[in-house]
Amino acid sequence: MEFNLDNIDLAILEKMQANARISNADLARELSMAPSAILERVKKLEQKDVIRRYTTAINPAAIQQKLLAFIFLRSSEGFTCCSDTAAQLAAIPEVQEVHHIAGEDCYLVKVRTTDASSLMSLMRSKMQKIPNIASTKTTIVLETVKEQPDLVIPKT
Amino acid sequence: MEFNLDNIDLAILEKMQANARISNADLARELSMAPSAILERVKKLEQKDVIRRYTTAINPAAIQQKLLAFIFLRSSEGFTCCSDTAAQLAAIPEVQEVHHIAGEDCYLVKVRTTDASSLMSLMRSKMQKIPNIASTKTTIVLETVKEQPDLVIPKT
DNA sequence: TGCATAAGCAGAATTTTATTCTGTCGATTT
DNA sequence: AAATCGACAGAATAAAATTCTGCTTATGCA
Repeated sequence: MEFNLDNIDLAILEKMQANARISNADLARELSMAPSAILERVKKLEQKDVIRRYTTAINPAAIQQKLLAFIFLRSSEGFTCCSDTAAQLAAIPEVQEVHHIAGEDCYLVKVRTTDASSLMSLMRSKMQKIPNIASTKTTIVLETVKEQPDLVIPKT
Repeated sequence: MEFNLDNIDLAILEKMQANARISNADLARELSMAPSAILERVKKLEQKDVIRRYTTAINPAAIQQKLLAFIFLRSSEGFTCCSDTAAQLAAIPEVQEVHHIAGEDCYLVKVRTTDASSLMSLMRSKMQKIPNIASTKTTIVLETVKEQPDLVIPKT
């Protein structure tokens, strides 16, 4: 289950985090190693689930996703046992993140929609229909100052 | 400034969002087009800032980032004009996102640290030293159910 | 301690890609 | 109608990915 990352692994992660499409050859050059050795490591990192996926950050405005909001949900599931409220939220495409947070059955949900009205209709048509949702509190983002999917790579 | 995306562009975005390291040749095959044509489009998407960056999603636990928290900050900048509070927050490596939200000078900040104590010391050492920060309210994430940097690609 | 095994790497060979260039076709402009 | 532009295919070339072989050094184990 565990997996120890050495400095070379960390350097690879750092460079790939900054640019997932860096060529293996470039990686090898920058780290002064053979491409075959780097490839071996990258594949191992993928296999060990250190690397989860490679993704492309798209400008939300370019695809009409101009509104970003965070929604706090309170679920009223008395004894409904661990309902799948979270799973139902996660199934909504516009929902980007679902976090279970401290506090009585609370979720923090990040949503992107075209505009305010589409958020409203989304909430009415999908979110409110999920059982056990007692209350919601929505926070609209006016401006995003920083948005980095980057993690802090420990530099040993 | 504007840029119209046709169905081919959207298909490209969708596939690259799912896997930023897909080869241009594969893309071309899947869309039944010549690699040169696809390459042209991808470069244009990059240039037009539709594609922002290619990034690698790393398992946070693998690099000792086990704690995720959202912090609400209230800035008390009376007439300090638009201070650079946000910029100072953004400069902290552990801070992943900074959003300016509705409400009197409020920010929503997403932070990842090793554990609770490191979050505490981070707040004491860095965040509290930022001028004009009046109050903070921290929400600890117990479990992340969904975490997709994916945007909903409109399917015309 | 000493042998056996496995991990990590370099280097070369081979298969695929990326990239560039040229020319076609159709739509738009003038 | 001629000129121009955009989008694309196809071919040629440069570069990269991938695989394989062995070498070297840890690591394990008897």
